[in-house]
Amino acid sequence: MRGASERGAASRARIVEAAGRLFRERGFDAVGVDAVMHEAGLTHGGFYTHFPSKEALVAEAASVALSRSASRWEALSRDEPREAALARIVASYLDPAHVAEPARGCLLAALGSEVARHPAARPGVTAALRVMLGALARCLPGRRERAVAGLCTLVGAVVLARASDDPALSAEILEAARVGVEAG
Amino acid sequence: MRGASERGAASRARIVEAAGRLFRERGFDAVGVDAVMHEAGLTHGGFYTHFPSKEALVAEAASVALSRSASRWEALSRDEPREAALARIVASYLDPAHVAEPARGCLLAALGSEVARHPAARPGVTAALRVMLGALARCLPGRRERAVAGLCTLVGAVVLARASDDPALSAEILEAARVGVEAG
DNA sequence: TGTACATCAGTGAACGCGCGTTCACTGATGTAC
DNA sequence: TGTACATCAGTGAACGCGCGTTCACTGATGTAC
Repeated sequence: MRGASERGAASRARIVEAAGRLFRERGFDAVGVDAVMHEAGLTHGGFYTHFPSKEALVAEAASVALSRSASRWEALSRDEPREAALARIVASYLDPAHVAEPARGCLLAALGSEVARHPAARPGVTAALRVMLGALARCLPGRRERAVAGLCTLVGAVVLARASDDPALSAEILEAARVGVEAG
Repeated sequence: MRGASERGAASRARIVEAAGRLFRERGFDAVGVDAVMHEAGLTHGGFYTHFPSKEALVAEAASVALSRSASRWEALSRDEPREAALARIVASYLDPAHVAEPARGCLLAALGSEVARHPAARPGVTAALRVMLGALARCLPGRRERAVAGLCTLVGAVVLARASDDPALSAEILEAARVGVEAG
């Protein structure tokens, strides 16, 4: 029976990955179970073999997607000198490539305001958020308050840079945020 | 014929107000034309007398809702001494009451990440965003960069405070953001 | 080694429902004479 | 002043569609003997 369950686990992982990408790209509500399953190479009917509801997928996909970012930050904050780690985190977050590609970027920037409206997603997101704050705080020892404000600045900057339809304003926002976080 | 058009204009305004509230509370996609019209005291069929599509309403409601915030900031930045104006703006934005009531609060915090996915809404939101940045910059003369980073911090803080399901973490985020913006 | 059976991920048709949009109609208001 | 007509915001039934979810079934894989 192990063959089947291994295949099942692999499918489940593909569904969660596909959902993470599509949700960040189009929003939780604009992506149907059908689209997620198709992106995962399956048909929609099989969805309920893996999840009790779409809401359960929203919760898991959000948690997994954000944990991915959190792990990256944690690795950086451990493996590199503090200032270099902070600069790397900030530069990659405020990179125009990140702004342009929400599907592969931070879930807080892509779906931050939607998380509050999906109760099932909040515990997992909160847990990953704590890890990200911990990683940032490790780069700014003794200044956790700065780290917390810094994350707010990063998330807000990408949200606003994406909302603006003027590339010059978006660039100004990203640059101001970079200076603000690094000076802090 | 003026009676009819005046009544029409009043209805239209009520529709835009209702949409602004409902969208901020539940998200653009989760609120139907039906719900907006009912909230405005009308039936759904009449919607297309006022707007060519739901997307047009999304654009106008977003623009109007955010302009409301922008005007308030602008008035504060003009009528009060700089430091007091900044403190008032920051305190009201980071107020737990604002976090608890997205329907009456800043659209950037409530729908920031969704605006990027609604092209029609971006010009109006960008225009109001500029006004808000201008008001903040007036409170921080010669430090526009700080003002821009400050708005990022404010928006990010409310987004994260709403996403977190731990009240203590939400409170920490708001406090850190307050110190970060005012120290800046 | 070969055959019969059990398991279970995945299929695809079907369900009820609410969405955005359309449209023939109503009824209150203003205009013409 | 009174009557017939024109205007147009608003009504409510109807449309096609895609959603989340269910379910009888399939078919590949592993187990029992």
